[in-house]
Amino acid sequence: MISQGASGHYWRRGDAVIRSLGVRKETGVTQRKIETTRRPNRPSDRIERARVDKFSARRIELAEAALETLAELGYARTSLREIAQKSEFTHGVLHYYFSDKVDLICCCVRHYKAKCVTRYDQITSAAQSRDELMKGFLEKLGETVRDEARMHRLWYDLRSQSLFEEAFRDDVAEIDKSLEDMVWRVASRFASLGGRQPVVSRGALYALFDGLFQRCLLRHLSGDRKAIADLREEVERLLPTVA
Amino acid sequence: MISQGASGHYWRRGDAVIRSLGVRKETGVTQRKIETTRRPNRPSDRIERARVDKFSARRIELAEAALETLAELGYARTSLREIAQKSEFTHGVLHYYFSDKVDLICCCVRHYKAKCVTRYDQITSAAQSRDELMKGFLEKLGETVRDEARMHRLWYDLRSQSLFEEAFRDDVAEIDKSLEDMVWRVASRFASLGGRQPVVSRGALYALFDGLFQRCLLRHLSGDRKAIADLREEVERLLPTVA
DNA sequence: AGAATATCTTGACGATCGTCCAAAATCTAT
DNA sequence: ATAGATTTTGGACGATCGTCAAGATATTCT
Repeated sequence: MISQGASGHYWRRGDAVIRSLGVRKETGVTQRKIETTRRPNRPSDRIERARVDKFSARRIELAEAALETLAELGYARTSLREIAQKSEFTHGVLHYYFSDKVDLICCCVRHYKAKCVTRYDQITSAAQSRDELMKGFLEKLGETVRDEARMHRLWYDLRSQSLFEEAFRDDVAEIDKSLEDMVWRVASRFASLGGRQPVVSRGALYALFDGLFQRCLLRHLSGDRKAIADLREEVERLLPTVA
Repeated sequence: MISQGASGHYWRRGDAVIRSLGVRKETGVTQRKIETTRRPNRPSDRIERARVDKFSARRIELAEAALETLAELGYARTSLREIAQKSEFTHGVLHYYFSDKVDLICCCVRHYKAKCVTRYDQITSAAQSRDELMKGFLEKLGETVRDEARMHRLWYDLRSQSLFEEAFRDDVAEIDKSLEDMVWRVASRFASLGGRQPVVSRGALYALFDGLFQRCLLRHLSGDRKAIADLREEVERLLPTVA
């Protein structure tokens, strides 16, 4: 058990919390108060787990509200009070579930990942021909820019933040890797449907598509109506030359 | 003449200031007090110009201090007082030369551009063979990541900010265009030295190299010793296939 | 030199930030 | 129902933010 600072309470790390620890040092890891006298052992295990689940479920709920706020305002202008206002709780509760702001945002980043990474997998596996895959990919690409621009600008924002804030780097790198894998799956599938293999590396492939996507996003948010069409055109020309 | 708010003074837009106006609406454009009774005309022109020059020279001086701070802390954590501390002035002077924080940072972004854009031109024009150009390009690329990582992470930070802050978009888009042109010049030169032409569009070429650079930067800042070597290797493999 | 202007310092302002805590409210187990 | 644990509230704290303006200082012009 860990006694924390001025407070005389005892603390424990929940399962979900340990996962959220990441690279951070001794600075406040989210912890929960428990009774100082521990129950012997077994029968409390189930109830114990339920409590942890409930705890991390609320963490995720709050993280979603935070994501909403972050996507709207960007990292630089997002405050804890603003986040709480988007949730159904008050600002104080955030420090009950998160040790500090960095902990919260790390949780956001991690949660965000799950929503992103499998985005194109359905299309990839369903397609039976290069044309079909191309069509589905282009369609989904445009749809993503059109409907989820706010969330994606947040991703680029957070990735940039990781260039300054060490605490974000591991999570960001992991997401980056996942996205790279996703792009690679699409390209590999596209290649194999033509009996080929991609002609560039995973890294280069991801760099290319990520760069194009990022540019399209900026143009789209700036009100450029042709941004999406140009992206589709570019990808349609490019994909067959690399896979 | 424009009378501003509660203050009874009159204001005028200096030359350098008009340039800095950009896209912003009626929100404070940097302006200078002048005597309310205007001098007739000619002989004061030279002195007038000198004053404007001195004014914008100081703006640039302060913008450089701001860039230093931004590169160190990132946009989200950079305050005006911190910027002033990096300069030889106190924080109040910033509102003498800039109408507000956004105005200052826009000025920074614009000033930053000039330092970036011609970076590879010397190498490009000097090289007499593909090998020579490749060698120089790779060398400069690695040198940039190694020596100017802080400034470049700022660029990615500010570009991300422009996804949220409309005021930055025009300047960011302009810089992006300049960088695209720069990459294109390198690739075109490389191609022509082999009697060819680039086989991909400007946009795709920039997306590719920008994506690779960004990734390398993140890895490098995370302490990955192989980041630069991997970038060089990737570029060395890629450039001949696209130009 | 003295007056006028330009530049800079200094301290204050209200707002808002992240954090913390005591108490209220809610839930759980007996 | 009651006690104890958990969860939530809401206000307070010190710090720091961008902005502003009055006055001190430096510069320029006559």
